[in-house]
Amino acid sequence: MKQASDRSKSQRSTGRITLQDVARTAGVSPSTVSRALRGERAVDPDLVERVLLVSDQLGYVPDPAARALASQRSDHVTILIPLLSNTLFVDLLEAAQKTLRTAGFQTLMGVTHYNPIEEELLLREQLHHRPAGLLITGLDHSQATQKLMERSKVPCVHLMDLPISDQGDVAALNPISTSTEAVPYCVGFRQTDAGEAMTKYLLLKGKTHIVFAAAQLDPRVMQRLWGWRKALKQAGVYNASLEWLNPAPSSLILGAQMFEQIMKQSPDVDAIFFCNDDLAQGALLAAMRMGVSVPSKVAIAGFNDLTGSDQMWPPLTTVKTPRAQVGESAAQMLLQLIRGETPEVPQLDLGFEIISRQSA
Amino acid sequence: MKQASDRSKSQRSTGRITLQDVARTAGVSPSTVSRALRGERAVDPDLVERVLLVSDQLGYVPDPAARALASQRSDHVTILIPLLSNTLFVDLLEAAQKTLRTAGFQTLMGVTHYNPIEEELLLREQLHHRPAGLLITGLDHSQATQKLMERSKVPCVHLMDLPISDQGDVAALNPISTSTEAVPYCVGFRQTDAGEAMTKYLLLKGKTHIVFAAAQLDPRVMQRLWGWRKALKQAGVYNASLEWLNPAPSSLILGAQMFEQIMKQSPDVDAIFFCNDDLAQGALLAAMRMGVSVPSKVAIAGFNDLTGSDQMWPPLTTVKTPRAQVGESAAQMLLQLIRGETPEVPQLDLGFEIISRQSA
DNA sequence: CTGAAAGCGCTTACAG
DNA sequence: CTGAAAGCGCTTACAG
Repeated sequence: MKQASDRSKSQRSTGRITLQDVARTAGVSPSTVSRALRGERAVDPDLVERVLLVSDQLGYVPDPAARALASQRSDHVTILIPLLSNTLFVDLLEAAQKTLRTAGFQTLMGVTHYNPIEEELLLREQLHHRPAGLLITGLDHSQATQKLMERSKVPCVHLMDLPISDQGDVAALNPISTSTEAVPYCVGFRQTDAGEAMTKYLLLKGKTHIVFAAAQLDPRVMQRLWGWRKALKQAGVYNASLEWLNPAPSSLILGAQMFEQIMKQSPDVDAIFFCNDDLAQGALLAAMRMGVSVPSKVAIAGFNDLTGSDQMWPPLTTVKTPRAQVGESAAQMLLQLIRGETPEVPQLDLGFEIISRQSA
Repeated sequence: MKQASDRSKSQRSTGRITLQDVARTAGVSPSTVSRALRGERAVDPDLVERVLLVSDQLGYVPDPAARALASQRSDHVTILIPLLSNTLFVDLLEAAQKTLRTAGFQTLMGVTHYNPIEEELLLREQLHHRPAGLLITGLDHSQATQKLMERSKVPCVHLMDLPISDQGDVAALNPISTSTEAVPYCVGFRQTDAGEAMTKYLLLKGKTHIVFAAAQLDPRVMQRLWGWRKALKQAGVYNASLEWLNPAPSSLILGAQMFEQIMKQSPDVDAIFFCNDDLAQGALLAAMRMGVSVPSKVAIAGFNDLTGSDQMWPPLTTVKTPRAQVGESAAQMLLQLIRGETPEVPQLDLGFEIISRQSA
């Protein structure tokens, strides 16, 4: 069915204003409109202006699907995180999404639940959508996942972790297979150093029986554990019975339970370093219920400086981690990679900070 | 440049396995493959089987962009929520996303920050991507936003709220413009009733000076306020000075601050009903620091039953809201709408529950 | 610097 | 029930 298309603004069956329409009313070819709109050089400035004006007047909006089909790449970025129940990752997600959106990209989120199989499945799914880029938590991935990433050629930045620097002992302790990628772009901080720093802080406070209490036991938690071990061994106060490792997900309740158990079984413990603030908060609350005074009887320290840690009683001593900045910087780095640029610092260390409050 | 395409498996320049490839090796037309794959009726069962087998062997995956372009609708659903810093919405998001993903849809999230302008902007952006459906928080939207939704014809389900039932006084109090949509599909619960129920609970406990302390002041918070007013007026103990309304975002710290102020300025208050658990948790923590005993000196109640409320000391009495179920049910309802079905219950009330713990 | 033409990989009336 | 053909709305070599 032909339509009389000699009107200046011919209508498609979909009623959508297309690049064709813009070209027609601007009096140039579709190719030129396409180039002008995307700010490609090699277009006459006057034409660019005209095209921009017309497309504005017409209220033209490029069709993402058509663009993706023609160019073979979409305008969305996939971000894979372990959980949404840990504020840490929500902060990461929010920051990354904000940065990406500003640059014109859509963020697609996948939740892996710390499960390599789920991670692989999600990645496979997402890859079918030809994401422009990939943000993925951690440096530890299954062989299959790594293969998928490499073969897809999709630019990728890893979050919250950095490759182990070759520091003898620590590197030796690290059971994680090193990524086979040529250049693993990543932004995070040294988890091991952070674990070590907090432990040294406790040591300086005169603590000698320092428990490391952890949940989830994901690779980053394990790195904190190594840092703790290193510091204790160096101080000559390491003891395997000081390790309380629970693979269950981290939560306030679990922290409370672990605290009760530790207090019951190891009355001489004088400090507990929890691998995450929710555990530590739960412990603080449990201490209150049990009438255990913190920090005089036992000091309590956490990790991440999550919401509420400063409001606890006593306020929680913890390690502040730059998660929002990680999200933003990683997004920015990814944007560079998408543009074909090479980041000056492929492994960005954003550091951490010991926040000394009253609980330790 | 022509390629010798007489090989059984001709290659595209992109190297991707296409529907064409499946058609060729299955010995049927592309149209048939398309129909068979999407489970359209009117295809010979034998052919369907063959097509499925071949596409499996070849590892064929439909191209979402091509599909979206040809069919004029994508496989993603947009969800608009106010904030990510309130666990409530994270729970909502996670549940909805999970349900949607199972049905083969991608979830695109937008954060409005309770800002009508941002909401409109996000919606406009998302609409360009031709979402298959829309999940949006609340029933309150700007005129422009409502127009956008209507004109787009995109199926939409509203979250966490229900239209005011015509109950005289309450309806009269409601300043929110009723949606002009023909059938506003929504799943939530009666915020007003929940506010009223908790207030009555406190009244039954013998409290007579019950403060309503609220932050953010979004429409749902205001509905809880009306419920509180209604109960107090009915009991003859309403007093405008009992309303503590702060437009700042809800947080633990704000709760602590509000608690201090209330205690200072109104020493005869015997109960405080906070509009959200984070405020109440902050108040509980402040009470502890200040040495104010809860609930004997003052009772404290919250709303939503967020993480940690059961771990507080004393444990927080609150209203448990079905946010995960809201996310799931709303997604399910949206899926029906996308399929062109009509939900039996267009306005789904999932209720709420008073959780009586020690704080009130 | 600009344009005509082909092509991205599907879906969908329209015939048969 | 099946297929040939047109079309979705862009981008991108290829010429000029």
